[in-house]
Amino acid sequence: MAKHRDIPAYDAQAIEEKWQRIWEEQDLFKTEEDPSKPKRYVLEMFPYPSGDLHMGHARNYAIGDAMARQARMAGYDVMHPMGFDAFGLPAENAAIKNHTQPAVWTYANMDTSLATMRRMGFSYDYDRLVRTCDPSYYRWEQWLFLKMWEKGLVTRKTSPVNWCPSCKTVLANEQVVDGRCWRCDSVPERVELEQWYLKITDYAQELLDGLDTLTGWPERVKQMQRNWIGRSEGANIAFALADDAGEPTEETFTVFTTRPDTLFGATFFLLAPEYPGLDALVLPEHEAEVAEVKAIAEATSAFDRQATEREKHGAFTGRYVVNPVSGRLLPIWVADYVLTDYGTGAVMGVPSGDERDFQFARKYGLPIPPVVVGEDDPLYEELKDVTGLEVMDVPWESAMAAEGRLVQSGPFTGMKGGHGSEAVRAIIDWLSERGLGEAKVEWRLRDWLISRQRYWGTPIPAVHCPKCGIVPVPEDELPVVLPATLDLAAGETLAECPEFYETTCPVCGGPARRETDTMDTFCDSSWYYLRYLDPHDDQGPFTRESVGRWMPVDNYIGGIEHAILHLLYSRFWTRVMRDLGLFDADAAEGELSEPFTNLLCQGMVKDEHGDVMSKSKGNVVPPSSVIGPYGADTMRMAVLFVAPPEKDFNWDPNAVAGCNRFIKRAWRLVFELAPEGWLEAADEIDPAALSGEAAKLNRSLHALGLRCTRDFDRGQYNTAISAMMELANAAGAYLSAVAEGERDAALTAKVARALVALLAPICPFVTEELYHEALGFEGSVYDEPWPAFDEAQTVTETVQIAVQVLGKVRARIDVPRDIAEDELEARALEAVSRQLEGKTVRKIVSVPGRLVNIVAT
RNA sequence: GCCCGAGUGGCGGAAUGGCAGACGCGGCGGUCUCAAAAACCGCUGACCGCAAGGUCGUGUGAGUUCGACUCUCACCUCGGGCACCA
Repeated sequence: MAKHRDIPAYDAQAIEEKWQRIWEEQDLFKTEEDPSKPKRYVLEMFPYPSGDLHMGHARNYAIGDAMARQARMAGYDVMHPMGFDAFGLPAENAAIKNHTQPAVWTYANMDTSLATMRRMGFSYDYDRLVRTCDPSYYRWEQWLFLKMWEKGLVTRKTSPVNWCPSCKTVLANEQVVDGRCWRCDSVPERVELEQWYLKITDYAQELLDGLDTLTGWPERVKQMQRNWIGRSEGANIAFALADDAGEPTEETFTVFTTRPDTLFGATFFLLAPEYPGLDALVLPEHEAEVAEVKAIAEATSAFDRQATEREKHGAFTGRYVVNPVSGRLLPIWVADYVLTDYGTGAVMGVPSGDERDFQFARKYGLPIPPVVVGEDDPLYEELKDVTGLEVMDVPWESAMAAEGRLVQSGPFTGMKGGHGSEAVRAIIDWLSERGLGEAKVEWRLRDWLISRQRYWGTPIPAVHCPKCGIVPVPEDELPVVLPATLDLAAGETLAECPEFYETTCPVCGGPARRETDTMDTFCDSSWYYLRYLDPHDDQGPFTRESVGRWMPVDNYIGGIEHAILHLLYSRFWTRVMRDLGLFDADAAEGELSEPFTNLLCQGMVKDEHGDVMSKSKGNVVPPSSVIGPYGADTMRMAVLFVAPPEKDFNWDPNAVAGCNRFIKRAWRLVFELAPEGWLEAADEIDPAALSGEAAKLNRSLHALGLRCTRDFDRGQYNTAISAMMELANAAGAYLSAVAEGERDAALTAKVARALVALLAPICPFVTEELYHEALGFEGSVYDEPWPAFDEAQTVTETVQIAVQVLGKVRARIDVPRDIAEDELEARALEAVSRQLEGKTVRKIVSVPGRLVNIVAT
């Protein structure tokens, strides 16, 4: 018989401190490694340790932890590790400011962050903690670098690079955002330097194609990557330089174009100001003008390249090329809108087909013959049978948009033009047969510049030998360890540290200089998810067995700001490691190419007014401000409940208080629902024997339990929590409707147990306490199996049916669940008889258990 | 300019093509209290009506359908990505 019990006060601080301690003592979050269970790898993007964790981290990790905990309860063998992306510039800046070493600052911050993670109750396998600044980690990164080098994927190139004067290092293309340094907002300078590159362009096509297989990724992230990779299909076409008589010479210039169909419309020819050999080409009388354009180009490239409507500048060189299809002589101009590092640095000018060429032609008075004209354009009738170039100007305000038919285009006149059109194919074929051109694909993606002139990073394992050139550090000499004695505050760099750079050549044994550049920190984060699998292995970066068991990551959770950089680089490294033969080719699963199966980009946490939280604005709400007064459970629930995971939300202190209210309510409810000694009383429930309020509660239990489980499965934690709230409401309604002595103890206890289990992934502390103190169990709620719910027990004897007339609800009727259709229709007609007066029923649509729609006019 | 995503009460947000607004916040009213807090209960899209009830309502306009927040097309607004990439 149920006995009234005293309900202890909910003391979040005491409960959370207690269980944090016990979990640590029991090593509760250690990976099980039970091959009999299906695996699940849940991963959150590891933080850069810039201080303590902020609200964005709290949200990110609350999502991942709810996922990992629920998966474990649902019977999965769960991998859920954490680490730190510990190299990077802020540590150096802090070290300079505080006259200390970057390592000191970094390790202190990691300790602070770790304490907060434990305080938040995140179920990480802390034995697998990875810090990228530990030599035991970057040793294997150096090893991977050497393997890539062997494979020919590492190159050194001299080319114009972005040098950030404030960070005093070069940047990758990806790290120049809106023309500015991604980290400090300075405008980078373009300088010519020899640097280290990874040949990510070798994988451009594969990285693009792979996106189509990623059905578990948000569309916008895939789209961003597609844009970034930037594949363009077109042709390379050779234009021969004309001699003084206007006859083609042996010397040719190649252009890339995506619109070979407009070739007849090319009336001039453009070279980039930096085009190699340009100066030798220019006739003396044009040298001054050309020099002027070159000067303008040089000046603009240093400016913010943002400006949309940039004035175009050009100068005639005095020379001509021959249009390969029309034979027309095209003047060669130098123009500052032609890019050196895309295509060939030379472009054919088709003013009727390209907006930039159009503007250029108008500015300098060059002819604009129409060659692709829309069929609804008045010009089309006039020109549709014209094959030669007769009309040399257009009445248009801008270049013709893509679609249309070819005119004034010799044998191709009349064909459909546009991107990938029949005219494109026909002209490429024509050129190929004559050796004048070929189909070509261009990419926006550039090779990845990975060397940084900074101290706090993974040293590039190379040696510069005056005799042997640049040689790799032998594997058995790894790791190349960073010296700990640099005085950064005094401006010392690795390049000025003889004890680091003085070495001997591994090939000839003579004196040599060690490479003093370090690797981009994005290299560190490109493979850390693999190191978690074997973090203590000193024989290799990871083992094949672990990769076979755990990869790919099933759920990857992090911010949208990594949509291009980190996620593209990781996809690249995974493919490289695959091609290095570091993974087993599994016949069943296929070779590992994509590291992350499902990606969730969580939204930002903004302040109450919708502004981004930042130290400079002074509007940061630290997690401690919630944990202090309310506890970690409330903090976790608040970030999960207030919005769907992928949406931004504005911080709302009232919503946080509301979550705390629910936890307290659930606390009292579970004590009330589970009478003392309930375990003995917990018989199997016979649903058929339940009636009235008990039957109602039982139905709610199963219906809401199913909904909650489904929402966990699809990662909708906000609605999963709503379902728990509804279950609590249903339980509360039962308690107030049924007197204490008359309650069905087996049922209420079952509800209590379900509520505790459902809430456990979100609020681990309070549920653990309830599991022991209210329900009287011994083990951990984390080991409680996820409760099973039964669809059959959600059905009711009678159902409410909406009766619609012409799609508008006019009445609601209660009918037996298994009512015959004709009787249902009869009752529906009766219920809306008033609305049907004077009308004729044309049709009745019945949806069993839901509604009846009467079509009457 | 090209591409992607999103528009639902006072707010955050729910809704396999089938009763729009679940759940929560805020607000209003009540119970308890000397009082307040806490807690609990009720009401809360707009408009008309004493009421019964009715009309309107998911950015705008069309369409498909017995029925559209949901599907299709066009447009508007906001957010994001790429952008002198030929």
